[in-house]
Amino acid sequence: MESSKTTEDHTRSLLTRLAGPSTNKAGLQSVDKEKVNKIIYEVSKGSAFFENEVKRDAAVTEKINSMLSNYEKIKTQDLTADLVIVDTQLIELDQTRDLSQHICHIDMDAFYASVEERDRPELKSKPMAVGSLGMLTTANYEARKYGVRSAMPGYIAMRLCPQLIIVPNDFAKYTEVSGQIRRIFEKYDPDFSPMSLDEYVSTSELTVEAVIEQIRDEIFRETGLTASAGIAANKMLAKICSDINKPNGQYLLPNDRYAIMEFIAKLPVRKISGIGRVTERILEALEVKTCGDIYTQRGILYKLLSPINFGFLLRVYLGIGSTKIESDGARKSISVERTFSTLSKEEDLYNKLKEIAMKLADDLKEENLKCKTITIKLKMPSFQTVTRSKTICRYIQTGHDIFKYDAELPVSLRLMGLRASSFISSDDTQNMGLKRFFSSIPPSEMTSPSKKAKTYSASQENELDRDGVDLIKITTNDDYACPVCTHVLKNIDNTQFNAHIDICLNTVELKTILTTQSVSGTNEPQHSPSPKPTATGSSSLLNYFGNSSRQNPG
DNA sequence: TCCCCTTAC
DNA sequence: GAATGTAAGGGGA
Repeated sequence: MESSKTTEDHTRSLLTRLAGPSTNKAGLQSVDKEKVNKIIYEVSKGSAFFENEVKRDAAVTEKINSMLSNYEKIKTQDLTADLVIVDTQLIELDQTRDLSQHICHIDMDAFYASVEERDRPELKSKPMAVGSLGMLTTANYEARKYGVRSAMPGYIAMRLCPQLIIVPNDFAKYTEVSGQIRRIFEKYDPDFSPMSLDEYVSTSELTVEAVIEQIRDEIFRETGLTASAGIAANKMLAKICSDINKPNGQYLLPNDRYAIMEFIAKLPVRKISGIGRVTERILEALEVKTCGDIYTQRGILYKLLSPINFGFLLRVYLGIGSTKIESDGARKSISVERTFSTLSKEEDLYNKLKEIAMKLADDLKEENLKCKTITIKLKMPSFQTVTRSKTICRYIQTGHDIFKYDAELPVSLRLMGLRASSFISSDDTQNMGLKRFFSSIPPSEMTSPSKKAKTYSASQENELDRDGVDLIKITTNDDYACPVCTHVLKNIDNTQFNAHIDICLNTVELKTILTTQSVSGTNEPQHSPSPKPTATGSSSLLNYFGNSSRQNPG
């Protein structure tokens, strides 16, 4: 009986996982979730994605089980002393409560879908989603009745609702409309903060129900789109409230401690921004379903969770959240990733990676940031994902290195991504061409203090831009790392280095041509300037790949 | 510091 | 007939 119950739980968690992240979104309440989940399951079964999800789900289950075995031990313990600590913490937290202002969260209703409906009114009465057969970004309310939702593959949506109309994404249009809405908001609150294309947070003396009505009305008159709003004492509560009367409605939660506590107590924890599918499962295992349960279970939560997570839950229970309008804190990383139909050829992968690197460089430039750490992310056709990061920013080299052809290690990928992080706070605003971010690293930021970074400067720029590869001078004594072949060239000057780069690049080009013309499976083409491409400092990625390819052939 | 996981949209 | 995204933060070792 015990085991059949766990299998049942297991299946249920998998079904829920497959159903995706947004099953509680507005408009989905009336759906027969069981039936929808079953269809999703049937359609998904056997796919690589599915198998990967099964694994991930099992990992979460294991994590929960180990936590539960701890729970069993603690259950019987006397937690009196712990409760004293927790209750003191609660009192202290409660004193930080700020009820001095109204925060408003405005959220456009089914934003992309509504824009499309506005432009093609005949779609309004029909189930419609925005996206592609591969992936939907959102669905109108008519489609949601069938269980169609955002982040669902379109072909699965078609099974749930065969008459579904799928309209392609038009991000340029959505961005434009978003701009319109932001301008309206600015009139009411110059300090408002856009959370995304369709969410905005604001505060002001004027932020009372009537003003919010007025803003929503103005948005509607100007764009033909409806918005929903939540008004409460902090961002966390306001966000929850904006969902209550969606679509085209608003909800005000009074700035009153008792009202807030009562409101939050009966709220399922999953409604809290930051608590997702996994945390929901963990909490459920610990007998916490509503925010009120956090209090009941505070003793064991205190024992079982990290102080940070526990503190977060206490704040949730008290209904305390951030009241700052400006986005909290500076950005910590920027990344670009792309999914594509599976690529295996080194050249293809290399080119793709280069594209991604260029995009990332542009984004960094736009934000005037320099980074110290580069993380590469790779997703196999099996959906198994790995990341590797390096703190000396030589990703072009490692990136290229990874994909050196090795007959023994064919590699196929469905996604590659690059992330920049560990930003250097700097007032150096010149030479921020952040393809150039490597060369902008101040000496103090180099991993080895003895090495000093110097920049190849303007004179090379055009030539370098040609290939989007920057040059890094990594030592003081005229040693250069070639970004193409990764070889460190000792004691050469700029001219020699450039000559080397040219040869290298030509070789790569030649190699590309040769490879495309020849049958695959040939050995690595000669790459004369690079005597031993695998013998570089970046071989950890290579090593990884060696291992993982063997583990996951095909 | 690095790798993975989780989350929101 | 196949087809499941992108960006960011943070925890734990």
